[in-house]
Amino acid sequence: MTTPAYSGLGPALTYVHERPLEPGTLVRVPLGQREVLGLVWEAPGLSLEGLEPGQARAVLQVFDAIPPLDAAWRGLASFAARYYQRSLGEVALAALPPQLRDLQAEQLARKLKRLAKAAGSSTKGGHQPDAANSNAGAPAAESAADNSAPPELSPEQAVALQRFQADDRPALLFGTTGSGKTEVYLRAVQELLEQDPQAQALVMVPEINLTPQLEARFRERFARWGVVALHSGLTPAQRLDHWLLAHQGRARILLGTRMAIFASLPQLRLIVVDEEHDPSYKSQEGARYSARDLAIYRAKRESEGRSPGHCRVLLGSATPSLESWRAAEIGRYLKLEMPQRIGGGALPRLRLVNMNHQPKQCVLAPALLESIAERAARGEQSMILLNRRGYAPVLACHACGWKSDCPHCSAHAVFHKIDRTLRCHHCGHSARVPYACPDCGNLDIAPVGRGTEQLEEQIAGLLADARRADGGPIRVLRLDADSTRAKGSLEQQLAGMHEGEFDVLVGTQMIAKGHDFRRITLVASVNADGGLFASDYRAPERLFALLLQAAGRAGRDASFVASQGTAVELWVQTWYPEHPLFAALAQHDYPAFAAQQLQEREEALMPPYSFQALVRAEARTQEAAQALLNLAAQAGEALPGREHLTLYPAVPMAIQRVANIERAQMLIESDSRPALQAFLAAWQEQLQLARSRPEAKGVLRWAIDVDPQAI
DNA sequence: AGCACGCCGACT
DNA sequence: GTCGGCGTGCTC
Repeated sequence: MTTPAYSGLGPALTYVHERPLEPGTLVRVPLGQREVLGLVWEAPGLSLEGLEPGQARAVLQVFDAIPPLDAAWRGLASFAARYYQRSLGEVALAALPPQLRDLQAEQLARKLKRLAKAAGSSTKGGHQPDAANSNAGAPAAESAADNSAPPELSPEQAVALQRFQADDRPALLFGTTGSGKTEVYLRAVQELLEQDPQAQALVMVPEINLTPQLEARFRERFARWGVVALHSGLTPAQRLDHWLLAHQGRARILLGTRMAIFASLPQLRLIVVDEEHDPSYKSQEGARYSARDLAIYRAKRESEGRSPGHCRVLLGSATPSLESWRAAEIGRYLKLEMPQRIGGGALPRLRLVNMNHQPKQCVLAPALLESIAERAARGEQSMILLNRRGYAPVLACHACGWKSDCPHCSAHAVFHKIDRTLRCHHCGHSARVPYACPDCGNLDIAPVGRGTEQLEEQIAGLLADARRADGGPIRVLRLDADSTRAKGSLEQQLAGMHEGEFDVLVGTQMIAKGHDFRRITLVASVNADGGLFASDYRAPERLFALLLQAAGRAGRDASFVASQGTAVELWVQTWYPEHPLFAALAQHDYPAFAAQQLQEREEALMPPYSFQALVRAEARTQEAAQALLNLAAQAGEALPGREHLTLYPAVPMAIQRVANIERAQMLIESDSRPALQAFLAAWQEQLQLARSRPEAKGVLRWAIDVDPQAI
């Protein structure tokens, strides 16, 4: 009656126990030589058929100090397993906090007692479960402190909230950057929790970096309701505590990243997905689930057998995914619009820099550089986006054509000047920069292309004579995965930026999201052209979102902008200024961009007008990886749903070899989701069988990615 | 996933 | 002669 804590094995295993156990109960069971965590799945008293008498082993421990996982949660896990083609055991047990796996029943009981005591010892009447925080070493602000009065809603916000509450469909809140989407989330949560004293709300953000500020904002207003976070940055003990508080219904607000979609929330009535278009909601390993799509499913499932809008979903974005946008256009979702910025701030004006007309080899156009310097002189800040870490993406020898390739991957090793290393961003391999070309001995090996390190250095050089408002030299801050490796250093550097210590911020994607810098009046993107012509058909969509999101960092404080009398601007350097994407961007016209993209997708029968799955194989040789996929495809000719599918031939992945493993992929397309699902479910066996064919010798693993977000 | 069983190369 | 490589297969 139990599915144990492990993947690979599809159906549940059968164990015996002296009394019936409710489905959803956590147990410890023997498996082979080990003891593992299991979850009671089926109603007791079922199938011992097919098993020799005495073959079923006994349940060792029952975790009866906590309630069983409810039917809606189990429904979510089993749907996710089916839809994303993974075993139930893997999905269900990966969704539980890892520490639960190596806990004895009585250790858990002790932990629960401690949590209960921590809650009881805070303010009277407080179901304030902040034991979680004392755990992290930073005791929470006393729970009495729900004082700050919420700001008055703008008319747009009020209408959006009211329409949301009057409907029962999933809602897409299409709100410009700075239009105050977060305040709508806060108010939706507040009114729900006030009206239903049991209700719980789940609020998801795409990145872990964004949780601290969100948490601060919710805790400031709603500490009394128990606010906890769930993401991979927590210690195992914190993760378990927070999970338990949510599972017991004592934390009524759960904030988190995509993994939070699997949290146990017995009274869940609202799921907010902020920046719903963000690719981070799609998991890239294990079960490749989309937390946004599961949010839609979960809300529907939680509402079943209750009122239709019992559990609601609120998706928010300034640049929705085309999937969600279309759903809203055809009325499957409720579309809520907030086109105005709070405080009446203007959206940045687009300044396209035609690189064909700039001096040769120039990093930043002279006009852009000048604008940055002028702003610094007035005490304003600028932000420059370059999506490449390191000093230069590759080193090259001009005499013989040698390039700094990674020895283990089919990719260049990136030059990091700071520690004079060549580092592969795919496998982590790192080597010292050679003095001379390893092939021909030429001493003149030079960096090709630019990364954030070099941009930081060059800007400092180019602005050496410029002065900031206080007369001192211009200060440049670089933020990327390298400069923020140390824990807490991101927060610290962001604080410096907020306080105006720096004039120019240079960084990768990570600076484009979320942060509210009130003095930034200029945002520039230096190397965006990749997104215009990439082979991945979603690249323009991602580029548009990135540029608009980055633009949204500028001019957030309308009164600051007004007092400065500045033009808030988004500068984009491009070799293709006539590209239609920029016309829509200049107007901040997402609907026009989306309409154009959707039309292209419809004509080419691409998602959301068709459904895709991608099968990836890894092997010692490229031939074996492709053979596995192609052989399995041949073997799948007669499977159910096949007639509705197109299976493309296996091809090497864009980066064919990583850490000496060859990778190939096969795209499967269909106009019918059920047909695709039925085929994939049946096809798994063919893949398994193909593995033992001699042509597929050396295959290491394969994985199915349903609804891939990049191909 | 673990963890066993099982069959081929370099060490005490 | 044994230790140990990872290929294959099973777990109620």
